[in-house]
Amino acid sequence: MEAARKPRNATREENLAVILHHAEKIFAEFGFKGATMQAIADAAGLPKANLHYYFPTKLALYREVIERIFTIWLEAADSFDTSATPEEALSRYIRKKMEISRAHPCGSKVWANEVIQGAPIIQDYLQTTLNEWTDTRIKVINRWIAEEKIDTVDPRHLLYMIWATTQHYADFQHQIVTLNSGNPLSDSQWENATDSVTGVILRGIGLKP
Amino acid sequence: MEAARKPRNATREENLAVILHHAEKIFAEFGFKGATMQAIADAAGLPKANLHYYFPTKLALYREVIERIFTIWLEAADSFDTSATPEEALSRYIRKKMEISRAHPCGSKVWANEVIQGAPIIQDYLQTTLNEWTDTRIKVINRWIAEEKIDTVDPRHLLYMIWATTQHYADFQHQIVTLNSGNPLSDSQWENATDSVTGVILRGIGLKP
DNA sequence: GTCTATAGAATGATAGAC
DNA sequence: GTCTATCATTCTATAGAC
Repeated sequence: MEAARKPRNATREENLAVILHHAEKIFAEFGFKGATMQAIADAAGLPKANLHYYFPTKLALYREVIERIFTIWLEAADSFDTSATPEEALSRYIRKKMEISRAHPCGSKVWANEVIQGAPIIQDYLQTTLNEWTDTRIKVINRWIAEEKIDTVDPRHLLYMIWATTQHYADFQHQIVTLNSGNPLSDSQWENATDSVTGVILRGIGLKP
Repeated sequence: MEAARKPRNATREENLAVILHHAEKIFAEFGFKGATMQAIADAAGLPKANLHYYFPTKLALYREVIERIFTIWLEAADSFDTSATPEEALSRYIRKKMEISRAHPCGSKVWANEVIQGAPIIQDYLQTTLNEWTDTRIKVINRWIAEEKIDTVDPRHLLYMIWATTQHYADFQHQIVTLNSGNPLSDSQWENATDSVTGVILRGIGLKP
């Protein structure tokens, strides 16, 4: 499990990147309490003390990991373009969320762990940024319904469905791989997954007739 | 956080039930590594040593918790009646899964944690029982498609969507409550959630025209 | 900046009185 | 069956040599 030590003259930026990358993996697998600084240090190929040189406490390191995940989340949030057609806005958003699940499964798992644990760290984000973002999208979806562009649907639960289905491919990656004969999804299987999810949801609200 | 001690003459069954109940809560919140025997003992209102009297190790206690969750999962699996119409089979299965998310959120969270961690304990279930169950349902869904009872859809991803959306209401309970102004979903809100999920998925595969 | 060594607290598990 | 006391280990975090 222990990786080779990094060269000693790595720059600060390189060390930070390596630590944060492996911290995300360990936090994803064991949650905040279950993860240990030793495990992160071993994965990063550094002495444990070096972690404390860059991050004073385990909590500070965890906060930094969460911060970076939130940035990715914001990027996906932006892809829900409120000025586009329903079909464009939703299919782009779903695709973007699926791409994130594939590219950053550990980030998604850390987020899932954090929410399962009652969101002790990200509670502020949920109450402010996420809540406001959700409200704006609910209004847009309700406008689409009023304009008869999509069928009547509870916008909130539509959003939950999109979050749940797309994040499932990251969070339950192990189950999906197991049910795929132990093989990670191939490019075409990811494409198929994205199309399947997009298809059912769009047809489910009256689009793509 | 510490609960009052139980009466000393509690029967073996009562003690087992109390321990397993609180163990599920703690394992749900912190995962296997993050949960501590002390935290479970405090929640159950027992000295830590009593836990080791009933369960030799933390792993043995965890296995028992997982075993009970699997029983509930089997119960839901049975509700997918392969001899019913697509509309009946799927809407009943979704409703059952939503009821389980409401009645056993901690069990669902333990399962989620376990899968996120790579399913070290339940790997056997995934490869045998779950895999076989999935295969039978995929065949039924493909038959429905061949008989033109539902639109063409990848059965595997349809199942993943159902699992993801229904379990989301348990696993991401905290996020959903936060976005509901901090209030747990009421009876009518659960009903609405179930109807919304069922509606989008069934319409998404060409049912309920 | 890097690393060894270690302090001080918490953890899983057990011994043994009751 | 119940509970206190405790052991061995592991954890976060720091001190201090290089």
